[in-house]
Amino acid sequence: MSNSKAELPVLESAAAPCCPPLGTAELSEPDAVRMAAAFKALGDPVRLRLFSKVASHEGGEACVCDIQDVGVSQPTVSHHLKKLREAGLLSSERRGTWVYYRVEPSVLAGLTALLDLDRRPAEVR
Amino acid sequence: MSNSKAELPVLESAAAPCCPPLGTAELSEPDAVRMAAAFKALGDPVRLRLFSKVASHEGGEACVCDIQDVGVSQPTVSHHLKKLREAGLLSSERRGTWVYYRVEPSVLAGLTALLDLDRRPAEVR
DNA sequence: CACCTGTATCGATGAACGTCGATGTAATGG
DNA sequence: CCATTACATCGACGTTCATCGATACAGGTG
Repeated sequence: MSNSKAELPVLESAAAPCCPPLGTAELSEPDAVRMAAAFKALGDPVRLRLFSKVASHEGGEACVCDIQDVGVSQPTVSHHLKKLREAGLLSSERRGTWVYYRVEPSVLAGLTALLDLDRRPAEVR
Repeated sequence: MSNSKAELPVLESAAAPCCPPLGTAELSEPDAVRMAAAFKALGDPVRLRLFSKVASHEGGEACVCDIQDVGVSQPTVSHHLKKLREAGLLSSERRGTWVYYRVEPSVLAGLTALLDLDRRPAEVR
C-alpha cells in the first residue's frame, strides 16, 4: 500500500490548490466538503499527534514503529494513519520491512491558505 | 448568551498562543487535545460554510439571519454556531433583536501557526 | 522451509455526532 | 397584553466514529 505514486485522487480529490482565504469570499458547498474533510482528519487528538510526529521526525519521514507510542493499540494507529493518507495529508511507502510516512505539503498548504486572515480587506479586520 | 465578554475559558481553554509549528517539535498530548478540538470544529462542511460566511461578511460580523441559508434547519444552524463558539473560533453578541457573530482571530492564528511548514529545519522539507 | 517482526484489515461494540420537529425565550411592535 | 420574529434549547433518531482483539499479509532470517 503506497500512495507515493498516488493512492488515487485521494478519496474525493483533496484540498490542494483550493479556495480563496476565509475572509475574502464564501466557500462553495463542494469546496467546503473537501476542506472540511481535511480539517476533520486533524480533528482527532491521536491523529494530530501522529501527524505531528511524522512532521517533526528527522529526515522528514518516520516508520510506524517510530511513532506508534501514542497510547492506543497498533490496529488503531494503523487506522488513523490510513485516515490521514486518505485525507491527502500523509503519503506512505514500504521499504523492506518498514512502512515510512511523510507529510504531503500540498493539502496542508491549502489549509493554511484558507485560514489566512491577514489577506482580508481591511474593513473586516 | 454572549461570549464577547468571554464565555468562560472557551470549553477546555482554547488554542490561542499554543504550540510550536508542526515540523519543529512533537505536540504534547494535552496540546493535541486542544488543537484537535479546534480542527474538529472546522471539520464539518456546514460549520465550515457558516464560519466562512461570517469571516467574509461585510463589517466582519453577521447576524444569524444573514448566514443561515446553508441547507439545514434553523436548530441545526444554531447548534453548529454553538460548536464554533465553544471552540473559540467565533464570538457572539446580541444587539436588540439580532445576534451577531464574528471571527475570533486568536484561536485561528494558533491553527495557522501550527500548520506552518515553512518554518521547519531545512533537512525535513 | 518455518518462524518472527512489522503493518494492514476485519468485525464488533459503545460513544459521539448531525439532524430534525417541538418548544422555550428574548426583543419588537401593534 | 398579545402577536410576531429571531434565536436557543430539548429530546429523539439514525449514522459515523474510535477503539479493540483476532487475524491476515509481507518481508527478513535462520
